[in-house]
Amino acid sequence: MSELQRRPTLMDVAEAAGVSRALVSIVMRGAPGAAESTRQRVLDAARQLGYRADSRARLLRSSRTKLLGLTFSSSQPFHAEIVDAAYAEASARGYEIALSAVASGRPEARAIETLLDVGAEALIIIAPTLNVEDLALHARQVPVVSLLRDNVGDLVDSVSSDDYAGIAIAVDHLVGLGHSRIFHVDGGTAVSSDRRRETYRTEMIRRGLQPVVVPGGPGEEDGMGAGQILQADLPTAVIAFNDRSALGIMESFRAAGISIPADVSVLGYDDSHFAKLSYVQLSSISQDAPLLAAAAVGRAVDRIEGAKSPGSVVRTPHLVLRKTTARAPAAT
Amino acid sequence: MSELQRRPTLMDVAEAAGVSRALVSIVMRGAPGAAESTRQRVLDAARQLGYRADSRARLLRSSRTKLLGLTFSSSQPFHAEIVDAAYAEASARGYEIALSAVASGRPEARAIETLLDVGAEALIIIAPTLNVEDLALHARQVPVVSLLRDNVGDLVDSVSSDDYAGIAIAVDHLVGLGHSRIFHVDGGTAVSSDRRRETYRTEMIRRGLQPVVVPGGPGEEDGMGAGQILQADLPTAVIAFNDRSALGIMESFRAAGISIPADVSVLGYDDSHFAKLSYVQLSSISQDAPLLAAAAVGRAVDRIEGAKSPGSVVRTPHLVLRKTTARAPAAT
DNA sequence: GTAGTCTTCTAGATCGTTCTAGTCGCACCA
DNA sequence: TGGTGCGACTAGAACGATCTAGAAGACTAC
Repeated sequence: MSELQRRPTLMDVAEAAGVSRALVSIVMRGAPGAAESTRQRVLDAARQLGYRADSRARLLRSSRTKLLGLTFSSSQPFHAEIVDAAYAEASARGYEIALSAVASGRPEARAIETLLDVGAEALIIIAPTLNVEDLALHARQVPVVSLLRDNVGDLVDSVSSDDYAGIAIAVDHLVGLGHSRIFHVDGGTAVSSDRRRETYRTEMIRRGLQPVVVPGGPGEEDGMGAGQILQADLPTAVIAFNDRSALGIMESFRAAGISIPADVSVLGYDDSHFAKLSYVQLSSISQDAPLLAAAAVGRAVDRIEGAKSPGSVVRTPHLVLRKTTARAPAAT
Repeated sequence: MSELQRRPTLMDVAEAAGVSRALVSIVMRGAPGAAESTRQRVLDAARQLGYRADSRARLLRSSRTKLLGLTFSSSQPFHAEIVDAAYAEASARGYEIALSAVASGRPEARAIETLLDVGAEALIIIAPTLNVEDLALHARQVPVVSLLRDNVGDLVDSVSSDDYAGIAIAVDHLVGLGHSRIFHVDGGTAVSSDRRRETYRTEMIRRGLQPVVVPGGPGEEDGMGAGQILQADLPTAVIAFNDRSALGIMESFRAAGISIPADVSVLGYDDSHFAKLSYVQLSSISQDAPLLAAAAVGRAVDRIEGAKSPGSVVRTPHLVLRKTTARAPAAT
C-alpha cells in the first residue's frame, strides 16, 4: 500500500514555493540574500514536503564538507567514551563526525579509506596501529590526528596522555605512602605498555628502589594470572597497566585472602567505569577521555581552518584517589 | 612543503590511460564491456595515480548505494558486539555499513537523520526508543529493522530475542535444581525490563510459586542496591535483569558472607564478557549478539532486494551454564 | 535623467560519478 | 554485397546540491 516515495529535492520545493532552485538553496543554508517574506514561504513549502538536503549532493558540490572522520575500535570501552565526547566537541565547533569502526575482519586501513571516500576533511585515529609511513601517506591528503599515540612522525598531529607523568605520579603516590616494594604488572603487547613499563623502571631506579615487572596484559584474565605470580613474593603495592588488569589482580588477591589495601595497595590506570563502582573504589590514574577527545577535535579543526604545521598535544593525567591504596604496612 | 594535493578523479585516470571517463568507470566497477588489454592499462594508470572512487559522487548518481544505516549507543558494550557482527554479515552480503552513534546530546532522531542523508537504503536501529508513529514515518521512506525490540507496529521489521522464552528457561533451570524461592531483580526503566518482569511473574505463578520482584536497574550499582534488599529475606535463587546487575548482586552477597551458589544461586542475562571471566563464571541467558546482528542485516537486505512485507524474527535465547547456579540448599 | 548601489532573485555551470544511447569496426552469413 | 550482430568504446545527460555571474527592480544621488 504505502509505496516507498521518492524523497523531495530542491527542485520540488522550488516549484512548490514558486521560486528558483538557487533561492531555495540560499534559504535552506540560511545564507543572506533572500527577502524575509519569500524566506518564510520557502521554509513553509520545505516543511510541507518534508524536505531534507541530500548530504551526498551537498558534500559533492561544496568544497567544505565539515566532516571529521573518526575511527574507533568497537571492542574498547575506552574508545566509546572518546566517541561520545568527540561528538559533543565537534558539534560545538560546527562540524559533523563520520564514524568508522575497526572490528574483527575490518582493519584500520579499511576504516580510514571509508572515511576518506566519504569526504572527511580530517582524520582522527584512536590509537593508530599503522606505521609512520602509511600515516604520513594519508597526512599528505588531509590533516591526520593520532589520539593516544605520539610517535607518529612529523607530518601528523598527535594528542596523547603523558605516560611518563602518569607513571611518575603513580610511583610518587605510593612512595609518599611509605611503600618501597612496588611492583608493576605490565600490559603485554597493548599500546603504550612498553612506555609505561620502561618509565616505571626508571622512576623506581631514580628513587633507589628495585623495579619488578610481572608480565600481564590489558584484560581481567591477564591481571588474574599476574596476581597468582605476585602472591609468591608479595609486594606492598602494585601498579597495574590498566583498571581491568587491576580488577583481575585484586580478584586473585581476594581469593587468596590477601586484603586490599591493608596488605597490599593496588593502583589502576584509566579511571574507567569499573574503577568508580562502589564496591571496587579503585584508585586510578585518569587520562580524562573527554578532554583528550576535545583536544583531538580541536587540533583537527585548527589544522583544517588555520593551516600551520602539525604539532603534538600532551595532556598530563592525574591521580583519582579511592580506597585501594593506603599507607604501607609496617615492615616485617 | 607537501601541499595538500587534489585527489585524482575518473577524468585524470582517463587522460592518463588515453580513454574516456565512461570506460574507466566500467573498468573500476569491474563491469563487462572492456577489452582485457585496455582494462589492464586503465588499472595501471589508476594505481599509478592512487585513484579511489569518490563515494559521494558514486552514491549520488547510482540509485543503489548498498549502504545499511546502523545506529548504536556508544555507552552499551552489548551494542558494540552487535556492530562488530553486523559489519561482518553486511560485507558478506555485499553491503557497506554507515554507523551513527546515539550519545549524550545526540538523540536517536538525529542519528537516524544523518543516516538517511547519507543515503542508507535501510535502517537498523538497535533498541529504538522512538515511538511507533515516528518509526512508521521513516519506514515509509526506507525499510526499517528494529533490533532488540519487537512491538514496533506493522510497518517495520523486528529482530529480537524471545524474552518470554529466556525467562522461562531461567525459571525452568532453577526449578529443575529444586529451587522454589526464586526472586527477580528487574531492570527498572531499561528496554525489555517490563516484559521480563511480567514473564517472570506468570512463569512463577504457572508453577504455583510465589513471584517476588525487587526493583533494580541495568548497572552494577543497581544490582548492588537490590542485593542489600534481598539480604533481608534471602531467596535460594535470583534471576537478574542482566549480567551487570548480577555482578552487583553477587558483590553485595559476597560482602555479607553469603556464598554463591551454596547459599543462593544467581542467574544473569546477556552472557556478556563479564559472565565469562574466570573469577565470575556467571550462569547466564545468552541472546547471542552475533546471530541477532546477522539476522537483522539479513532482514534489511531481504527487504531492500526482495520487497515483501515487514516481518519479525524472534530468536530463542539459550542457557549458558557456569558456576553460579546449583541445587537448592535443603529446606530450613 | 542617468548613473550608481543595494537587494532580491535566477540561469547555468559545476562537483565526480553512473547510465543511456549511441558510434565504429569487423566478422559472419545468406 | 549488404544487412546483422557483437564487442569495444564514447558523448553527453543525469544525480541533487552549491556557486558564480549577472539581471531586474527599487531607491538614492547628483
